[in-house]
Amino acid sequence: MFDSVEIKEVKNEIGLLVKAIRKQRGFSQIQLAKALDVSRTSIQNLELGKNFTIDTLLKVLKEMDLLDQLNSEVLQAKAHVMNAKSMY
Amino acid sequence: MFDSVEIKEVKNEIGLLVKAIRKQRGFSQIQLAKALDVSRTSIQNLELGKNFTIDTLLKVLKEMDLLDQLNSEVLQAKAHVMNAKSMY
DNA sequence: CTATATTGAACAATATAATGGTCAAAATAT
DNA sequence: ATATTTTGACCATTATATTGTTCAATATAG
Repeated sequence: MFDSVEIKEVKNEIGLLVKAIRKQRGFSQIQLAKALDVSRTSIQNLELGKNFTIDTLLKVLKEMDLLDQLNSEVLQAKAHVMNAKSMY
Repeated sequence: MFDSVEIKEVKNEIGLLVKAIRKQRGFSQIQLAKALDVSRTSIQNLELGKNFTIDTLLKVLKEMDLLDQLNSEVLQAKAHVMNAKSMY
């Protein structure tokens, strides 16, 4: 019923998003990697939808000014859960 | 200017969200771990704000019916980027 | 209350992400 | 057109996430 999308597809989309923002800001993979103090390989793995750690992703999101937004959505989801009556 | 929140704090909040949903659904860490075919240690690391992989997180979000929502927001963010004129 | 289940913590072993490097293809610049 | 930059791919090494386990503390159930 829920979650028809596959994990692999979500990772691909995250990678495409990061790549799109990086391109728009005129950064190369190497420039972004240096700015975040991670390797180019890590950026590449993220952009190509391989597995990666939450630290790598959050460093990228922070650089792209998306970290606050993500945090807000997490807080909102949490509040929503706290509010809802359990259906289980 | 942007992104005043710290990476560590976001990881903590993600962990608290996962824990809140798991509790609400009446799952123990072991039950959730078995359902996702990961170890309880991985669930524990995620809930306690340690580092973890995107695979572990997405497995959890899928189980909690949040994967489609995340995917939609990624797509929306991507569309937003594609649309916007570059400021760089 | 006592018994049971759950959780946080720590550990060694294994699997794998991160790093730093090279190279050819593709994209971009000149 | 050629020169330059960037990227995807691959590789060996290192760092670390994952696994499986035990144990004490805490929470929950009886």
